[in-house]
Amino acid sequence: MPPRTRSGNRRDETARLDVLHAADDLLVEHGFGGLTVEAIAKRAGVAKQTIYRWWPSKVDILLDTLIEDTEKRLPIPTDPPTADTIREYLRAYARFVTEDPAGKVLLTLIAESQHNPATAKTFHERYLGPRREQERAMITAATDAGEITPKLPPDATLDVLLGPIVYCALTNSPIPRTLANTLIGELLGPR
Amino acid sequence: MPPRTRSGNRRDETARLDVLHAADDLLVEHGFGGLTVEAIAKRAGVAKQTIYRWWPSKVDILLDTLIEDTEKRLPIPTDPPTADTIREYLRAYARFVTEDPAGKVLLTLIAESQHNPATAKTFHERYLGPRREQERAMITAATDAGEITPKLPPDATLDVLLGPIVYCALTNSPIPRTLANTLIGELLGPR
Amino acid sequence: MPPRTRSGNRRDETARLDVLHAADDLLVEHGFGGLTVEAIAKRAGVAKQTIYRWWPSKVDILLDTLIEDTEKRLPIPTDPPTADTIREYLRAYARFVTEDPAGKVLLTLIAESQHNPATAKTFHERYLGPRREQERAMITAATDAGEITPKLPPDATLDVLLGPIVYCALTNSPIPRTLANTLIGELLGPR
Amino acid sequence: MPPRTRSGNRRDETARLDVLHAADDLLVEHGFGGLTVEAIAKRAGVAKQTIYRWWPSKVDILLDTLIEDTEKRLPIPTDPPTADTIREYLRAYARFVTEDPAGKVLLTLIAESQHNPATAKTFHERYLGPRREQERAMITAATDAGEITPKLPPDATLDVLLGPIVYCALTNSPIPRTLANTLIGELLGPR
DNA sequence: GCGTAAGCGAGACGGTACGTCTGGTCTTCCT
DNA sequence: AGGAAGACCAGACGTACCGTCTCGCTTACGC
Repeated sequence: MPPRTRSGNRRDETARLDVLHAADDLLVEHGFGGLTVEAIAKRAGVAKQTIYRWWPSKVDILLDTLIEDTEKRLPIPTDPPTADTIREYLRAYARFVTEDPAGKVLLTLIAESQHNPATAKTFHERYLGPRREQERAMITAATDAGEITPKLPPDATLDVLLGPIVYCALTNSPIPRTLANTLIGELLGPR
Repeated sequence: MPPRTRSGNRRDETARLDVLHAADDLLVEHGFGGLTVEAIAKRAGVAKQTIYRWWPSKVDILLDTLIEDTEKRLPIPTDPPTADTIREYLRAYARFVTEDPAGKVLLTLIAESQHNPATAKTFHERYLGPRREQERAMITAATDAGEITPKLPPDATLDVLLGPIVYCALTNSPIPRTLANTLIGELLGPR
Repeated sequence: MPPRTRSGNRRDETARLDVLHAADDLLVEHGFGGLTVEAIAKRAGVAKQTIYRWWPSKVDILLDTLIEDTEKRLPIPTDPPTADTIREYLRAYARFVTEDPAGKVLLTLIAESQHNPATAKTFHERYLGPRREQERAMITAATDAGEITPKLPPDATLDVLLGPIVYCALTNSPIPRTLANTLIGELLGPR
Repeated sequence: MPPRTRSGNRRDETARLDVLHAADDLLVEHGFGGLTVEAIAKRAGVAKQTIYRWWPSKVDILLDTLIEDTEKRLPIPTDPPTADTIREYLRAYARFVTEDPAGKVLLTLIAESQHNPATAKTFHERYLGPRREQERAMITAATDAGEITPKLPPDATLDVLLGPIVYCALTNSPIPRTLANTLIGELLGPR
């Protein structure tokens, strides 16, 4: 790797990206156990101090990558929402969580939140909360437009739609193929 | 604590229980971060070697406590299963996972499974698998008896019923009160 | 290096010696700058924690080696002291300080004492003080026996005899060959 | 401190002096450990970069102050040298080394020379060497004038006269009051 | 009834990673 | 040129646990 150009007294964007990518790569390649600050620093070609200067802990690094990657690879549909766009979102969600490296980051952060209340808090504030807000908007918009008639309030609806997907991903079981269809049919259905 | 009576060349059951309880207590009091073998040994008044002699790692300790506690506090209903017994099971499951210390152990092991494939494997083989078997039996028995007519195959049904509960517990959100009722009504319902 | 035999729950004498020798070697080979706890640990094949368990700091390691090595390689003469035995001691002192690795340790500790009052204190209490006591005994014994008639009180005599040797060693100048003879002749002389 | 007048594109003499004094003060107040380039810069009201621009390292700063201060406060006697002027020089030397802040700098540089060969080299070339030259001239002039008849060659004489003083200062022992007199009497004496 | 075998508390050991700190270099901006 | 500020790499610091090992003891079993 060529020595990166020094940025003087401004934050070095290259270093920031190198760290995010190194964290991502290490997580995928060596699991959370291999994700040490020491290893990230070495892989990114960065001093440990540079990491600690900008991130309180390694989960904050993961959070940053997750936020950026989710926006890119699992966008909330922008079309006027219908049962169909929601179905498509669920399918994308399932793919994200099982196949995308960023999905692995999501599962890791859910996991780490169980071990560490501070992680749980930040994870909520910076990821789960904002994300849920957008998803809720999607549900209520579809409801208001008469596209769907959910059997449960919006948040409960989302828990029921996403919960099984996440649960399957966490327990490493395949996500049943008919799951999205059935849930949408029975829980958002006309009657 | 009085020095426990030495058991000679037989495994010391008291030591075993002390370790399990120490692990449980430490998890509740100081979280997974405070759950170190060193701390368990000190709290249980046991040598580290005694722990390593009987458990490959600290998650195996948790697994042992979880198995014993789940059998005691979240038994599979033995009555001939109906929509009602299943509903009651879901409610008990929700309470277990949000209020019982053993529920915290369950969430912790789900979490740790994300970080460690070996943990994931053992967790499946010794807990999730056997448990799922019994739950599946419950579902198929109810189906065969004509008590319920699930919209999905048995495993998918269980994922849909339990997934949202676990997901809410993991993300620390309240479990919607109408959730069990609605899911049972719409997904196991007569039509 | 073959793995050293573990000593169980007793302090491992081999490890202790390995640390002392590693420190000595590193000082000679790479100077005080290369003498880090990290390097000592690596060279001795010992964990850092083992070093911190037994020595408050790296200068205490040096102090231990110095004490043991001085006793071995620069013993206080045991014969009834005369002008001749004192002369021989001075010569041995000069060799020790210029040629022996342990002499380098001595110079290093004198140096480090300038930088660090705590070092100065320990160095005095554990090395300079006891050593001076024995040397003073040597001088007074010789005086009492009528073998020498010093022009100065015992401690001043020792400062005058040893000071130039140490000073030359510190400033890296050769120790004048006639120095010991002349000093003994003029300052301990008969008249 | 009033902002110093900027000197444009010439080296700022005020800044230079501020650095020297700051280094001196810090050494006396906080010891060598507290003498960091960072601290010097802050105390002198100077940018770190300015220091690194002009001095390779902090010992070079000390060397500069030592040279200037020694010339001022421990001048080589200019009168035709006699036993008396030499005695007076020794007394001044003893005071310098035990009481003068610059004496502390001298001891510090002797110490640092043990840790760092590069320091030792510069220290010799810029301080010890030139100084010794002048002192040697003093001795030989006195000898040639018949004022003294040293028992040892000039350099050895100086080692014997100054060595004990430096040694006492380094080991923090009092310098015996009769030392200078006795040494001069016995070693530079008429017989 | 005594030797053997195993379990036990204790704690030292070689390691890994932690999060903190300092040192010296570099860059930008302003005076 | 020089001040101020601060990011950066490098790597040592002392700490916490890891999992392994040996010690010295105690008990239970079987010859």
